[in-house]
Amino acid sequence: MDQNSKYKELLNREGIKSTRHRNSILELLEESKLPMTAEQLFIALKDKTSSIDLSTVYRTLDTFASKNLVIKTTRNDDGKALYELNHNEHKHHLLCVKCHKLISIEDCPIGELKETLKNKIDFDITGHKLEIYGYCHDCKNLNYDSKNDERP
Amino acid sequence: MDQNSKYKELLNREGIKSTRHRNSILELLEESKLPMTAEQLFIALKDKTSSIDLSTVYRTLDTFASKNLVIKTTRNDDGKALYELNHNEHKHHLLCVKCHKLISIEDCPIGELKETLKNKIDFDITGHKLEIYGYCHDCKNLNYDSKNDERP
DNA sequence: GTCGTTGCAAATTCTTTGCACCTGA
DNA sequence: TCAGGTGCAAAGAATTTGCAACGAC
Repeated sequence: MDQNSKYKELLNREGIKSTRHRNSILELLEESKLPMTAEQLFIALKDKTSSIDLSTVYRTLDTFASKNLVIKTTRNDDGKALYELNHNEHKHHLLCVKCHKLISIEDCPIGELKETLKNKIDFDITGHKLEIYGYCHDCKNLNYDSKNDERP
Repeated sequence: MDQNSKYKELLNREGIKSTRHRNSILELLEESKLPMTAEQLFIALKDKTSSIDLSTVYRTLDTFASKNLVIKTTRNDDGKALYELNHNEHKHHLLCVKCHKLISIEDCPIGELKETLKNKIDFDITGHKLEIYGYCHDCKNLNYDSKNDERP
């Protein structure tokens, strides 16, 4: 019960029990820093000591999402849901379409738009999601061989 | 074969036949202006004269997406794919978290960010996806009873 | 001991596919 | 005519659910 204490307080604060699986899932998500699918988590967990059922992974992620501990998203097309830890900092990512590197940025261009929309069409922004695709420093200078690049 | 001619040229240009269903689907997507699920299209088409199979809707949309006539996306959580006509204009949407209305906007705040990122971290933006959540005109003045609202 | 959590299996939902028949060019 | 499009039924993939056993407090 070494690691358990690490997330126990967090979980209790949300009114849910601290369990082996819940702790492991939080730990994995924290390590990964990037959004993961339920299946990725499932596989990573099977490799560890624990043996876990896929439905438990889904249930746990659902619970976490409802408590806002994780954020559920879906990237284009593939149809699989992604889950990432909800650090409450506001952040956007750049995704390199060539090497698939993910880069965090501080910039957020929504601020001005917020005012514009409020005045123009009376819409109150409460949140947003922005993903940016392109070529990172390392890849932009390689030949642009876009044949196998993912389409944003 | 009144309407057929309307999209025939477009379809032929992409090397695919103009058929009753294909024309209807293009027409519906054009009318709707907003992304639709395969099922929404299916229901709308059944109500019309035609009788169509859901698998045909999916196949048609797939074909269109591969020709870049439509764009396939997935909104948060619900897990259903959305399809919208690919006018090559750039557009974003506002999603009201209360009534789930979807509003198109012309504004796009990425322009300036593009330069900033290029200079700051040498990243070449090629595309992006932006979704904005909030309260629309009709809902913002109702009580903010956020209990049952979908969380962005 | 109690109530929430989990495993297991089965159900559901969304989407894809195989194949025979139909249709547009 | 004939390759390509469509309906139907069945398969597949991702996710959810019912229920009995288990585990945290």
